[in-house]
Amino acid sequence: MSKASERAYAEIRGLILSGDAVPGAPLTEEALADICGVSRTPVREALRRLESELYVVRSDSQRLFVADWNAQDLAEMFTLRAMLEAHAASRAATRITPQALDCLRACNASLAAAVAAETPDVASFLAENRRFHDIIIAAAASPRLTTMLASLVEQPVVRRTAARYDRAELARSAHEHGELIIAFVAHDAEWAHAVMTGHIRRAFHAFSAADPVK
Amino acid sequence: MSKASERAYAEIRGLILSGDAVPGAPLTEEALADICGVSRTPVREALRRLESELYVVRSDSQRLFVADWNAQDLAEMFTLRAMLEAHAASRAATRITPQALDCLRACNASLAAAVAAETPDVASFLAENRRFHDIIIAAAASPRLTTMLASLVEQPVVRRTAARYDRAELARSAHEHGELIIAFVAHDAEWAHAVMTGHIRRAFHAFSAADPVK
DNA sequence: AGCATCGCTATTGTATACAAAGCGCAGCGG
DNA sequence: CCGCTGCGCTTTGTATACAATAGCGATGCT
Repeated sequence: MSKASERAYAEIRGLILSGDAVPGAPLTEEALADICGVSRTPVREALRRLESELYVVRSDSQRLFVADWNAQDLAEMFTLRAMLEAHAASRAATRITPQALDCLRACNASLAAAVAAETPDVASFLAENRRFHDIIIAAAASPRLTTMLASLVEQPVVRRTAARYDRAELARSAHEHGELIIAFVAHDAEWAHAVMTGHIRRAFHAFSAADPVK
Repeated sequence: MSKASERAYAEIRGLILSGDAVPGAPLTEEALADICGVSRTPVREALRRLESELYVVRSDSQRLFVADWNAQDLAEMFTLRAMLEAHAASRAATRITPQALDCLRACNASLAAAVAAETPDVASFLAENRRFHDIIIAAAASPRLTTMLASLVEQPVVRRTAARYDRAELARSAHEHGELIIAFVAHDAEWAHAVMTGHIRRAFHAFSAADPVK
């Protein structure tokens, strides 16, 4: 995507994810154009994309609003993510290169280090976690899967999840990553699938427990 | 969507589906604007949508081409579609309303009639088949799933598949739909899941057998 | 006072003009 | 003859102006 469109997309997405744009609030193209410092044209493109990713919803007559995710929406997102990411792990198991495996190991070592610190470094944990999962998705070598997962892995959700993890739970994430790596080394697609499913679903329940109302 | 955009979308999609625009052929916004009788702006919106639905692909630098899928792409599409649509069937099994069930029955009756004709009416088969699957997806009540499946159910593929079905295979489709309906009546999510998986995967293999090279 | 209707305004949709970026061809040099 | 470079033309990206439409409020009628 081009510069202005991309910028508008990132900016608006940021507004929504940060909570600056509250769920249900109306969005007007012109106001967003001002905020992003571009014209309405790229804003419109960004909004179409955000609409297709369900960050914003279109009302009866074309007016846009910030989407409002309820508990069911989140549950469905986690379910779909578990399904698709497990499939990705399964494909990755038989396709991953030694180089990518090394990356995974390095990545998880950093992650483990972030967890092991006296006060766990949640920011690093998140960054390495994201990287770890991205490597697997890339190794799955399925562009469609990549696209779909991109709209399911919401960092704010992940962050809210991780923020409520205690050290033991963070450590368990690192351990599960380690098990995934072993499954990859063994090229065992089913094992990788199972571990990934468990990994995501545990995150889901940690999230639900932390955020019982929403 | 608004009038001109919608028109451009339908027109371009038609060009691709009819085969007038051959796979791999370049598409320029201006030429399409001329064809559709609108300006480039709505054409661009239509193209974005077609791109997200994978009817067209964007090259290294933003040039658009009619999509051309290879065997791997198709295999992955069918696999993802089987996964997601089986999930949809599973959800639908416990959520579907009696009204929707009636729709399914009516729909499948029409489909069976189209198959039973002396020379099977493939166009009607396709229309009813699409409607049948759409009802199930709607009953699954998961907006994200709906969005994702929209970009996986490619009519050109479905059509090429159905075109190579003989009458027995078309009839088997109708039969499988019937079994799905029974699973829905029983509210048996696992059964619905299994039947749908088989239904899609059979279509995949029928397609592969019919189109061994691509 | 309540409701309906009219008109203004806010917002989205479309067209067009202009800017930027790539691709290809031509001309030049090795 | 091949390849490289630079220029022009095609194509896409962005901004802006204008058109259409929906929402909202005010005003007047009952």
